[in-house]
Amino acid sequence: MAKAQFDKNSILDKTIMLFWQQGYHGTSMQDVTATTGLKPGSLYNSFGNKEQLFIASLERYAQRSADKMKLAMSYGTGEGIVMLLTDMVAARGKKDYASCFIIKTQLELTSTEPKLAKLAGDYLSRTKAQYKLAIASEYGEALSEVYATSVMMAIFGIRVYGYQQPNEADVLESLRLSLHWLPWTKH
Amino acid sequence: MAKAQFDKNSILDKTIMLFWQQGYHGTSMQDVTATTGLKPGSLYNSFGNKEQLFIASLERYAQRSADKMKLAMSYGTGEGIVMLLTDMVAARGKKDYASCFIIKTQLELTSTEPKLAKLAGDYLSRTKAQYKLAIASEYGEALSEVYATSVMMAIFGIRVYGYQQPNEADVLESLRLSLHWLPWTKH
DNA sequence: TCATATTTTGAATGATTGCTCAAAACGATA
DNA sequence: TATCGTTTTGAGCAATCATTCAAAATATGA
Repeated sequence: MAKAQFDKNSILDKTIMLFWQQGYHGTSMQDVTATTGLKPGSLYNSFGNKEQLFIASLERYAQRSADKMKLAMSYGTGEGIVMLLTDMVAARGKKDYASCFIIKTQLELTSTEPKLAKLAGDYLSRTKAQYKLAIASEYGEALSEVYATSVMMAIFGIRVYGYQQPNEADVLESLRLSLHWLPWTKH
Repeated sequence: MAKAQFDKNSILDKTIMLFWQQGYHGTSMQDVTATTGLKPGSLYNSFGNKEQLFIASLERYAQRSADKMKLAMSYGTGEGIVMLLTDMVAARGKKDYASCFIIKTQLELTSTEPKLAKLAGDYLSRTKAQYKLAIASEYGEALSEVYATSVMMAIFGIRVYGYQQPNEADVLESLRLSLHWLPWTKH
């Protein structure tokens, strides 16, 4: 029996970039074959169809995001959140900036592909739940819901506002003001 | 010479809903003919092509948003902003909620239809400039940039977080905390 | 009422979409 | 090396895409 001649994960890394930048409806399967080098038959044999390929891409992206979050939070809740937010502000300046794959998916697909949008929504809910849990243990149960909501809204704000390429210092200063309870470093 | 037998603006109101909910790539011209009742020929005779129809829809939506903002701000800068944000939080709970057409356009089309994404980006820039101007006259020049950035980020946060259907009171409380300098009414 | 310019009609266009499948190539095991 | 299940190939499928256009219908000015 013959083994696959390519690595599924490295293919997924390419489709993540495609779907992330161009969206689900904006990416054709010919875009995928052109970018990955896979012929249609191989692609469908390995991943099923476009929807399943998208799901696999989204899952891999979400896993990476979750890992990044976990790592940051190991430095402490407040410190971790500050690190993550600061990273997002910095990412916003890079070329080919594309917001967050999960957020874009939620926005694009709510009405046309509700199944996929729900997947994205579930990831976001889980992320918020994790923030809330971590915040509760450091800032108290009472404040955790509102603080977690603030963090999530700040993330959405950064990721979407990123397209406007605003001044980095202004964004950071605005975050300091909004999330005054976080352990921002002096500047 | 025969006159058009339909009202362009009422057609645009329908295409706004379509493009807003389903996105540019997620909406086919047959969706448009089905929803508006116009035959392809009439549609193309009146609006040119899909791209131009989308632009006309986006412009009409943006104009309405600008009007709403102007009206709110006539009650005072801080009061107006509070009104607008409160409205956005309330809208988020309605069924068929679809974020903001302009924000969705920016996110969906940056890489596949940069011309259309730039249009959306320009609208957002203009909106921020208006907030900054109004804020400067009431809160001072020095703070206006950071405050305007905060308002824009809060708007993005609300509009995107809306899909998560979070508790309305929590979102409002989070906004009060983040934008503490606004004249929120007691509760 | 007629003439004329405009609008509407809707079948049909070629391009692109997601996807299939029989045949060829392949690699692990015996 | 021969066998056999798996993977790859890539031409080609039906469906859908945005768009066109000649003919019919229509409304206005004369």
